Amino acid sequence: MRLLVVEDDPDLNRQLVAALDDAGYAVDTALDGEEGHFLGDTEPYDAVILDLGLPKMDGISVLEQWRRDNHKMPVLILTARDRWSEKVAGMDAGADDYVAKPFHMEELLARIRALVRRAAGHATSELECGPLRLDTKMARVTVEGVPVKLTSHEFRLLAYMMHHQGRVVSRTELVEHLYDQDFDRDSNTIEVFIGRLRKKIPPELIGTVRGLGYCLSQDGTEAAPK
Amino acid sequence: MRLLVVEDDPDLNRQLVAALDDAGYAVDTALDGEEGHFLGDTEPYDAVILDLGLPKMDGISVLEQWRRDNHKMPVLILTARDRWSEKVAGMDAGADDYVAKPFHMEELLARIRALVRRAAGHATSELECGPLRLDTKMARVTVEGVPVKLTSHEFRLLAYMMHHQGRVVSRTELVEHLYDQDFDRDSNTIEVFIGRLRKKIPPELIGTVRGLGYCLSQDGTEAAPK
DNA sequence: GGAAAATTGACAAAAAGCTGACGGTTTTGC
DNA sequence: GCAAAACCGTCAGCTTTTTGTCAATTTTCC
Repeated sequence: MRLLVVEDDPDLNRQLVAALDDAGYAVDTALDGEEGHFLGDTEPYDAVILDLGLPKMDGISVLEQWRRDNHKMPVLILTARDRWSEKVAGMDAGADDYVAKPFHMEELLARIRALVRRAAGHATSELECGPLRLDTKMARVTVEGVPVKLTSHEFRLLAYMMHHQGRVVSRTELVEHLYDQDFDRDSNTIEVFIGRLRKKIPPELIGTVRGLGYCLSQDGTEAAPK
Repeated sequence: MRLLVVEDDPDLNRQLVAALDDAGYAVDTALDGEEGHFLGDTEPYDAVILDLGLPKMDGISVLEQWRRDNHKMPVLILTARDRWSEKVAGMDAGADDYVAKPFHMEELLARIRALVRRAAGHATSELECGPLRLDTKMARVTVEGVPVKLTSHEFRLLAYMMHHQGRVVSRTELVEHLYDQDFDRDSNTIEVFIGRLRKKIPPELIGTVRGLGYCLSQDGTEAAPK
């Protein structure tokens, strides 16, 4: 799970990142509205924690902008306890939940869990592609009914490809979804993992589209025009 | 098994918590409707005991809200003996069972057991997995008919795994279900208990799914490579 | 044929899991 | 009421598995 924290107070920011990190999330962070907006606009997060009072661009605008651009990730806003109207404005702008400052970290974590869980609830848990079946919920993959053993990265990679089967998925896109921000962008890790995957499932399912990326599809049918 | 008790009468609340605790459940508790609703919304409980007359937000509303948010945990409501209509409203709102006050603690415990069992999709109080049998009611475990002595934590851990056999159960999930809210999330207690369990029952029953958790299944068939 | 892109096997570092031991508590037995 | 036994959570060291990098090799496209 990958989260974004947009909070200008350095202390609080650090605290949040530390706590979420401990809780096992991959966390990116921004210190002002512009940067926050940019990240939320470009990176795929599973949830965002957004302070409302921010330099450069206030939280409400950031959120409105995201929603206008059709980003649907769950957003939890942080407001001062006495700013009732802000809270309302935030919810109107498309926030999914709010927490008033100051708050207990425990409560925030619980709400994040709920948010992520609720959002995940929409996704169906079984993906299929030819002889391949993948159950996201049970973390299980079978080929022709026989279970295949994958490591957790392999699993995540395959899950992502199955979510987007039939279209070409770029290496960059994969890196962005599998790792957090600062990951050595030019390494061949993805190639290596694709290779490992092809050893475990029928290799012809994963087509290579030279110069662009990979494409998962039933038959080796290279879906790829260009 | 982790339960939530929402009851505003402090005495009764305490009594309930004590009894359930003795019975081996991990119990969280709330004294009003709002708090109760929040906890039920955010934490994963195996069952909830919900009084209907509550301050801040009445029980029926709490329950309706949960069901609207698609929470499916079994809920047992407590009603006054003479409030027939409340009881009906409660069942309509999505309760799974009810107990009229005043009640015998024994009865409540039995109903909770039934509820938890039913929710897990098992008809009897006996769970089975290969040579393993576990009687939730008698708190007894046997392997090939010979009784095995487990400590209470070991028993609860095994019971949970048996309720969910065949699928991967994460360490987090185990912690959340076996302990109550404030428990050090990153400790290796679960690993230690798994280890202790494996010394008392055939070790191959409990498979490790690296990066994800553990999986209980009949044959060593790792059901699930991730 | 040659350059760029992709694949592969090997390897070392890091992560995840396992285990024995220990101290602090609680429970049990007498 | 006391001593012994059982239990629980933590820790540190160790083992196993996974992951990322690198370099060598193969494929693809002009």
